[in-house]
Formats: sequence, structure tokens, C-alpha cells
Amino acid sequence: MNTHQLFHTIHQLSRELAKQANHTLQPFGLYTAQWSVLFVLKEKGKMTQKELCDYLAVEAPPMTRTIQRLMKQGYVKQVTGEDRRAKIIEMTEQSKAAYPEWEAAVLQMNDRLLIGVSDEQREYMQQLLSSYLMNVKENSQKGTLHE
Amino acid sequence: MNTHQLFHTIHQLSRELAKQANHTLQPFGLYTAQWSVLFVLKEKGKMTQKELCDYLAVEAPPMTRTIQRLMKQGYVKQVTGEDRRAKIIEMTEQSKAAYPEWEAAVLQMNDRLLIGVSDEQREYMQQLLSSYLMNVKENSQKGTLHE
DNA sequence: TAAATTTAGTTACCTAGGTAATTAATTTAG
DNA sequence: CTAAATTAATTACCTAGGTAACTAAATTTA
Repeated sequence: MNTHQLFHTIHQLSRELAKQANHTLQPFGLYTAQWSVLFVLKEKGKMTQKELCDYLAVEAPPMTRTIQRLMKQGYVKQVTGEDRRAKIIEMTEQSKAAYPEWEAAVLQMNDRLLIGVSDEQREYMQQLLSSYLMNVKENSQKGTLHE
Repeated sequence: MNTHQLFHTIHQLSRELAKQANHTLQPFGLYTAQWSVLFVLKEKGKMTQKELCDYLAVEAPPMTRTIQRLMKQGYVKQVTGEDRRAKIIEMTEQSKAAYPEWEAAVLQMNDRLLIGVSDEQREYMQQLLSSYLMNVKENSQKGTLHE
């Protein structure tokens, strides 16, 4: 009963947060997947698609789709670098200009959703979840390891 | 930075756990969505689709799909009751017979993924996440409330 | 250096879940 | 008792993300 419940709560919370985020981003024509890429690009500067995949822990195909969509909207541009396989992604002037407004909306949402959760609780929750995530990633490989 | 990170960790953990669960259930021809329904039916007995939706916090359309699939596999049957709008869902003899094997595999997986997380930590994590989830659901309505 | 292997990205197809609109049955008002 | 409103489920279409198979470029290896 216990472990099932934990799984279910995490899953439900993830969906609920995504729903809220999409609702918050809707006025700007953005969805959570696109927002996550823009957020990372703003923090880290230009990156290849591979680096974005690794950083966001997403497989390559969904990343391709998200980036193609961001390009269509004019929020991101692709540049070919030294390695002609890789595509370097960077924000456009347009999205750099609009970014502060998007971020403000997201931060306001985060604050609203965390009303009633103390800083300490949030901090500890982050710590527990990170450690659990690491465990899952480590222990998942044991099933497929050969000896 | 903090609240973004929390969101990201929850999302990533949810996906990683689903991936593991799908991998565990694959030999039985089941996916997580189907398993979650079978698990609830086993615990609670026969239920209408609406009750399943409420219990699992999933919208009606995905539930319709999951149930149709379970019916095709012969794991579940639909019965019309008093209220001829509602469809009552119950497990078949086939799935009742196979259930213990499925459950054993899932419990073994849960235990494996929780290696390195103490019972206390798991308990507290559950508590924090539940309280956060309740918060999110409450505070989400404030945005759309009229006064 | 030529051949084999690896790597970055894309395409096609899959599951999971959400919203909006629709249908049919049931309740509630008038 | 009839008309309006509500409710359970479905259909159609959307986003998010995953796997497998493929292409093209770069790197290893023989």
C-alpha cells in the first residue's frame, strides 16, 4: 500500500503542476516543454541539442520537436558549429526581450502553489526527491546489468 | 532557481518511475495506466468508470481508453447497472488469477528502487508530497475564482 | 588511409493524459 | 408531467515523452 501510494502521489503531483504551468504560460503561446528549454537557454546560454537533452533529462526526439516549434515561433535559432552533426541552439532577440514577463508569471505561479509549504519543508522535500531520483537511476541499471 | 528545480525534479522522478514500472510490467503485456486500474479494482472491488477517474485523479477520456484496452485483453468486464449511463467495471477470473504475479513483480521493483531510502524518509516524503499536492489543488482554484 | 564504430539529430510510431464537443440517460424545475 | 439542467461516457484532437530504425558526420581502429 505504502510504496504504491508514493508512486501515485508523485505522478499526480507532476501532472497537476504541469497543468498549472500550462495554464500560466497559455497567454504567451508557450507550453511547459518549450518553457523548460527557454529557461535553460537563459541560464546557460547557447547549447547543442544534445546538451539540452542531457540537462533536461529528455530523449532526443521530443527535444527535436520542441525546438522545431520554438523556431517556428521565432523564439530560438539553430546555428551549425565546428562539428557539423551538432546543432547549436540560442535564443533570439525576440524571446530575450519577452523572457522577463514569462519568468515573472512563472515565479508568481510557483509562489502561489507553495503557499502553506514552509521554506524548510520545500528545501527538505527537494533534498529527499533528489536523493530518491538518484537511487532510482542507480538501482534501475542493476536489473539489466550482466554480473 | 529553487522552485524551478523542485518542479523539474518532481517531473523527472515521475517519468523515471513510470519508465521503470513499464519495464517491469512489459513481460505481462501491461502498461502503468492499465496496472493502476487493476490495482484499484483489486483493492476496492467493482467500480464505475467515474469512480475510477475520481480515485486515480484522471480525466474520463484516458480512462475510457485504458478500460477498452483492458477489455480487449480480457482482464476486465463492463456491466450496466441501475443507472444505465454508468458502466461498472470489474476484474475477470483471468486477471484475478494472474494478479498475484503482477503484484509481486511491482512490489519487488518498488523495494529495489527504494534501496538507500529509509522508511522514515519515505514516510516523510509521502507526507510532504501529499500536503504539497493538496496545496496545489487548493491554490490553483484561487486564480479562476470570481470573488 | 580505408573500414568499422560511434555520435547528433531526425522520422515514424507508441503510451499517457488533457480539453472541447457530443450523446444518452437521469434529475430537477416549472 | 414536460422542459431544462446535469451527469457518465465517448469521440476527436491536442501536448509530452519514450523506443526503434535511420542518416550523416566524426572518430577509432586495423
